[in-house]
Amino acid sequence: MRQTADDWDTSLPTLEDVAREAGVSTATVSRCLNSPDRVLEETRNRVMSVVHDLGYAPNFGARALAAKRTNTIGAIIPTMENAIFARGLQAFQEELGLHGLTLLVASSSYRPDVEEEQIRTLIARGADALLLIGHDRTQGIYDFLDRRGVPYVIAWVYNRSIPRISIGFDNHAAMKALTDQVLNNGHTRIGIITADTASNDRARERLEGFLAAVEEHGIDPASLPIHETAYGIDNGATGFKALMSADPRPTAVMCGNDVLAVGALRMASEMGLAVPGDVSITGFDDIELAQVASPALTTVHVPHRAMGRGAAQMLVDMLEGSRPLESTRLEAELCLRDTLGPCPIDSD
Amino acid sequence: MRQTADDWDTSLPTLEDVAREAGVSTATVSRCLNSPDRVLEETRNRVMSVVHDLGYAPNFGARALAAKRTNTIGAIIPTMENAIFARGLQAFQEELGLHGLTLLVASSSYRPDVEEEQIRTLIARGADALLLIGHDRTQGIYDFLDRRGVPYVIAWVYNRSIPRISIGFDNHAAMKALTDQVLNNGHTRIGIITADTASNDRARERLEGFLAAVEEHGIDPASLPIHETAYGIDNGATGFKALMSADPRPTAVMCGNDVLAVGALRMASEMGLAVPGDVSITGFDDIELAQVASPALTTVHVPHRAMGRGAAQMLVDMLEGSRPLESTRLEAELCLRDTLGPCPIDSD
DNA sequence: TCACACAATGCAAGCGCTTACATCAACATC
DNA sequence: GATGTTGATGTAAGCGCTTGCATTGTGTGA
Repeated sequence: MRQTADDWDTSLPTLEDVAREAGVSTATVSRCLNSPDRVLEETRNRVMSVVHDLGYAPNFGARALAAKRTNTIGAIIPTMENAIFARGLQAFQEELGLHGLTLLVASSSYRPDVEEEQIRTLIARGADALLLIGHDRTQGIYDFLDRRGVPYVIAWVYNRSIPRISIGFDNHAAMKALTDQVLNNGHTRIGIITADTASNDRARERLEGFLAAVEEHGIDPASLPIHETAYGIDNGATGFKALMSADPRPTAVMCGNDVLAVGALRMASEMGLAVPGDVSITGFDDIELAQVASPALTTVHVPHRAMGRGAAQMLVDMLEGSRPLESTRLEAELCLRDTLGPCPIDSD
Repeated sequence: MRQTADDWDTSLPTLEDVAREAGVSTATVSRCLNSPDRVLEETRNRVMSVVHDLGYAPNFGARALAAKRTNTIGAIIPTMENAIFARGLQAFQEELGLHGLTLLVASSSYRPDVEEEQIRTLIARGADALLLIGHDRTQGIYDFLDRRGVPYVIAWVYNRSIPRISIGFDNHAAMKALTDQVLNNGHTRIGIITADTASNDRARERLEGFLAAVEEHGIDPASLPIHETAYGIDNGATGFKALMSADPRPTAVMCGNDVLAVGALRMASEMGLAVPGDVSITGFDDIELAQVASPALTTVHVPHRAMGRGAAQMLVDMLEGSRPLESTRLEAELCLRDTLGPCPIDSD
């Protein structure tokens, strides 16, 4: 078809090749691809068949350069190893695909400096918009984003006091509701193992929800042991052991997420403590681990998929610049399973 | 600095802005960024400081267009929701980052047609190389990749009989080794729950490893029940129930992966069967679930991180075109925990 | 002193695409 | 029949960067 057979495999067909072959201008080919209705059907069919024959595919770089947009959405998540983000991302990607958008993922390993770099990298690579987890980051980054006019949505949190557009649930309220359950079971000596709160507003809000609930119940929050630790099953186990070394020891240990709770559960078993007979344990997130753990973990179910899907829709709307957007609040539901029980009678 | 303050926020600085400000040509700025040693140190310092002042960042599209490469590696995995791929990808990305490469991830939901489309999309978006899982895909795709000269490596499998460059472990051998363990425990009526084998060579090889082992042990493979199902805890549970409805029922159920095994474990508990007292269960992969399950799952530990890291290194080598590459074989190790026990005496 | 090698830098031609604008034909209107 | 309108298509100017080649300036050996 084009040129000799010799260099057939050397270079890829370009718009111009298609145009020449179809006997039209490059502009027409471009229009066939990008706004088909602006081209006569007959012409379009001819062009498209050449496109097909030649196996033509537009060059991404050239397109990005000329059109000043890439149809790429960037997402920076704390880690890929955590099922909660993975699930949300999956839904996010599926929804984006429906709109012809591609997802570019980076993970920050929960490190703010890495996250900042990732954001800049993604923008430099032409991401048209961004999905970010949580509000916690320097003002400098938000300024950067605003200056470049890059739309973004914050996911996994809903906090009415922060004006940025977000989609998520109220971590504070959810943890408070779960804590109320624990309190209603008669527990008063409650320990908590929380994820790092320094640059993680989800963790912080959960902790505050916990504190608010106990205080409302007339318990002095300062009297309760708080163990802060990094993410990981082993850290949950260690944290649990530390909390249980107090005397008198807690009758319930609440955890900032399911992974920590599973670690706690394992340690309880190693220490020969019955759950919930001797001690109650709760988690947060409702990942697969939670229902598989034994006994099945009492936790909070977070709408991961809905958040992912919703975030994608919001971003699409923002890019189309149609309706003015506001934050979306989703519900996180209590998931009462088997690790929460009444406070042991010989409690004191 | 540049232009009036009014449109300061409108357009981003370009190479030309930097060049003008630093009093050099665009070529020199470009060289400062790409091959610093070809520029006088003094000049370079001046240029870099302007780059910094202006907050200049190269435009990805333009760079890709001019340089004909993007420093992007694409990866298509079956699903993000499976911890095994997530972990491997994390390591893969970390290693790529060390070499200034960015990762573009897509997931195919285990669907060959989707995977093919994703591959084309990633290539169209300029991925310089690809990470693929398993060998199973149409020859057409391999031809496409070869024609475009796109380097790729196949991960999660090692199969000496296939010439494509890969990094992984021998699924067949690993499953055979695990099956030998089961056989050594005296089991002869062994059922297996396998993932879909149609377009998944990992699953198929595991199944074949199982069959090879039992046959070698003098058992007719055709006499053993095989249950094939999609991925998911619930499917594992259903499969287990189906297998256990046979009479006489199996004394051991081996599963193609940990997720299925965890489902089986749950169903065993629901059916009031003791594990491994009444029935032994095994998994494959050694994901977190496996050690958290109760009893802890006997499984095969797969070197996820090593595969990810190794795949990245291989791809880097291929892009640099340095050494000629060959496939890498990693070891998968048996992970004997608590769900495999001796065959019950009243077995027959 | 002159020719020459070589290092540092500049010049300018693209890379493949999009899109504002120009062109043209076909038709309707008065 | 002259004029205006409209829709389909072509023309060509970039988008921001890399890089082969040309130019300049410096140090070298004969």
